[in-house]
Amino acid sequence: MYIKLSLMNEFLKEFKSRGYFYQCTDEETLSKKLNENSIKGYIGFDCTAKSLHVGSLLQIMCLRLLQKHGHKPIVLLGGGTTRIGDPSGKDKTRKILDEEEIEENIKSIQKILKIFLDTNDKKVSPIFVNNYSWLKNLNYISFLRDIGRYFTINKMLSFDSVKLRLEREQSLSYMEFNYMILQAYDFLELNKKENCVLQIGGSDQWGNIVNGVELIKRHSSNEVYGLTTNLITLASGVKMGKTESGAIWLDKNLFSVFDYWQFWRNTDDKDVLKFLKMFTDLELNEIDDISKQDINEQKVILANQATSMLHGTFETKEAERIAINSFSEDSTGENLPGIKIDKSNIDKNVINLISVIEKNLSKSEIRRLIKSNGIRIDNQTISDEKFIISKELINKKKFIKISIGKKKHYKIVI
RNA sequence: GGAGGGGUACCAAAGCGGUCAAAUGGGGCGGGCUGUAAACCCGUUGACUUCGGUCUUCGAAGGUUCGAAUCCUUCCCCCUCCA
Repeated sequence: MYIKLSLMNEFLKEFKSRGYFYQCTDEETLSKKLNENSIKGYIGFDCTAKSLHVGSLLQIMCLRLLQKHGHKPIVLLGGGTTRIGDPSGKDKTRKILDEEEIEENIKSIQKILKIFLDTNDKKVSPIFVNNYSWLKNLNYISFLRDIGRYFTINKMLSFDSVKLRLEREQSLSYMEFNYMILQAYDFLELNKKENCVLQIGGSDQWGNIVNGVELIKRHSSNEVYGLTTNLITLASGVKMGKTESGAIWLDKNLFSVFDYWQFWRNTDDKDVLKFLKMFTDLELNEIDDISKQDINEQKVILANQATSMLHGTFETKEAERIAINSFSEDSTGENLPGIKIDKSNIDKNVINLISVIEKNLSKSEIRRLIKSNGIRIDNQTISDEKFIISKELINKKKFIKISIGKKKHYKIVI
């Protein structure tokens, strides 16, 4: 099963040493194949959400890695399968989105992927496909005869995604039950249309991927491969991508560049090296050197690398500058991006002003923050909730800096 | 279809006529320590407030009572066992 490192294909080698690798259907042959030719590999993206979040970043990095090694990525946007819903890892049937919603999701997801992927080099530029284009026209009877015959219920029932639902006596609709067949069919379709021979996915997709590999073998006797990635868990044990305050979106309208930069900057010490390998383009030997530096330097490098990949160097520099500014002691906040507020909020009490700039804080919460010394104005802790933000206070410097906790700072201008 | 158990705040889970805005744990938030880390310690965690209080919450709707998360009725949902 194991092959000598020296013989292993460069793509696979890097895939492993960056910590992506979890399982492969046939490592040895895949390695050979990758050595011989440039191949096409695909990853499917679910379109239930309006954008992608950090949870999908590893998959995106896999596509980039394919490109780096001269292979062509295919991005499958599951316009069709999203209409069904993958039961993997789900307790309940999830809500089914309507058509327009899915179409819009696809558009914005595609936009993000185009940022990450090289679209200029024709040899490796990604192919975007939407499985709705072939799924929508399937004829039920012929589908059952051509494809359905290769699936046994016995086997399908043994898949975790199905088994768990049945064991817990949670209902699994026939519609969802078909998801795995459709995903396998996608692979078959891509194999026929594009000569795609590789599907990559998260480890939870293993079953679905293997189904595709087997279907293709039986249906067209072609040899194709599946490759899965590790599920990333943070040192703290939580699944990557979700935080208390919501998802880390890869879209600056949903999650600001500054917050994105901060997300990486605040990585747990224990995860920094892992993330440098997984989520930056830095070569592994460079990362080795970096790992000898001060841990906080490493975090800044991680934040800069990861952020610029998505938002570009200019905005990243800006985010870094704001960060340096916000976190250096007695910074006046001068260089923060200003938040304009309406004059009507002046000469009123702090609580009012804060509730204007932080809409998700209730006034009671703001009161509590004040009581526990969590609010500062121009670096002065405010202890009186009746404190008035007067015109004079702002006029002195044309702005004031309001800090909420240690990490949120706002420059307020009129 | 039959028998039983249950739905409580962000999550888990106690309460089972008043002292309940609801124990406890997790999570979150704030403070301390530090390095914008982890660990640890402290505080806080429904809304509004003139800080006196006021209003809304324990699956839903009704009812009993001076008073209900707690008792009764109907309905909805979930779980376990048997057929």
